[in-house]
Amino acid sequence: MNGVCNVQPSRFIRTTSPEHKRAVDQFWRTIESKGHIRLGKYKGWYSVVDEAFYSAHQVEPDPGNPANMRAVETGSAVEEYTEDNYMFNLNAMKGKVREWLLSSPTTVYPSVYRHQVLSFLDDADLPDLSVSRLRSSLAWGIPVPTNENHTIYVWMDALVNYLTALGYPDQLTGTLDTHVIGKDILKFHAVYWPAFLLAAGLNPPRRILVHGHWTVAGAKMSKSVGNVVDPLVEADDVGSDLLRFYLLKEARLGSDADFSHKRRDAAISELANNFGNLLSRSTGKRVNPTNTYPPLADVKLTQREQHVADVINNTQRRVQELYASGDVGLGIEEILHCLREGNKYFQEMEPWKLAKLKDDAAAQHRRLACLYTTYELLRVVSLLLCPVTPAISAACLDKLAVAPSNGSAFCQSLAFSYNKGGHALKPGAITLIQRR
RNA sequence: GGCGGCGUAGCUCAGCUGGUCAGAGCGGGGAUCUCAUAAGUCCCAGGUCGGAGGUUCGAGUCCUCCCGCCGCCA
Repeated sequence: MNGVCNVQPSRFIRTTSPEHKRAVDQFWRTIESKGHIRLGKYKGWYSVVDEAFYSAHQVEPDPGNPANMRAVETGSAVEEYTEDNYMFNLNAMKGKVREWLLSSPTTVYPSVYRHQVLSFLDDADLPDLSVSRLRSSLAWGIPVPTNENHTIYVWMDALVNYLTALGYPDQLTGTLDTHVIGKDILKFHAVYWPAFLLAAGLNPPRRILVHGHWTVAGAKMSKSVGNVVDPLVEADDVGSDLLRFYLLKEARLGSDADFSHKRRDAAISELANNFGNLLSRSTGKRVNPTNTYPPLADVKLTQREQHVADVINNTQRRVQELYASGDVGLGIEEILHCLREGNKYFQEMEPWKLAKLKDDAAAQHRRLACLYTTYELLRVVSLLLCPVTPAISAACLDKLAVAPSNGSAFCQSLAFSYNKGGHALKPGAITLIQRR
């Protein structure tokens, strides 16, 4: 999946790796030694028919026989079940977790989820959390370091991943910055995980970024319904760049998005028409016979060019903000707006007409200014789209014959006229994006 | 049952602390340039801003109630 979608994790941790086991082991010892975890009794309900455990509020008295209990969801008979479990005292950490949440308006972003978490913490009494299972019923996890008859419950084990990545329990190589999660695992990340960290004397993450889910025709995807969209098939169909573009453009934090091929293809065509086609029409032989990126020094910029420059600079500033806050879809809308301005400008300048006035020096100056300005716009847009459509961005920059800057120079390179031009474009016509 | 949120042009949605807020994009309809991937550009949506009251000189924008969705919790 990562390979097909062109995603390279800087570090991928398996929970079976020795480093991870060492981290979990130490994490548990720390919390337990500080008195946050104690051996207790887990009380619940078990249905033999459903082969499932239920908590107290998932069961109800059987109307036919009120002495017995049944599962609310399935109506199956359940029996009480108790097991020795290690329990984490969530109540004790409630105040500190709340303090962390309130320390910044974006600890949990967007605010819908922040409110959910805060209201959850408002409950007077939070139940203790069961953080282990008997080894006899759960043999494959990491054992409780201080009691080999117990296994650390999987999600606690899994959360410690984030610390393993920072080298825990050795000197940490950084801080927990942003956890990007789906809304289904909000409570684990925004309540339990910070509680564990604070219990261990560590800092919670700077921010938890929560996204919604994809639906199909308004319905959840599920195997039984058979409406599951396979990202591998999709990537094979339109390519990973355009799949990423569509998904990132349409998804909005705080709400679900609906997947459809119609919308997907519309999004792709929109990008092809406004971005790909702008590159083609501005690098064609008729408007740019010498196939060069005009030198800034030879170009006279008028108010019209200055307006485009302002659009470019505003766009890159806005997009940086929106990417940073996690609102990638809104950032992409800004980029599309910028491209529309570019097409509008190109249309107004009519460089194809100017090109025919070979003996008119003023016309040629205007044509070069138009090309330079359009290329700058395309260059900046390519850079801004790098995280979304890396291959397409690279192809556009390649055609414009400019190399992307790295490090701190990258942000500077997002400004209009950072590139001084005066070099040849890569020869040959280009179809950047195939429209659908 | 408790608490959040949502309900704005066919679709997806912007509209922060009340007075150019009645908008954007897409789709659809019309016109037009011809450089380009038949792409681009321009014009067209008269929508009771879910409903009813209230506060105000003035309310999608604040308050109350109601209707319809959805989320979290119980």
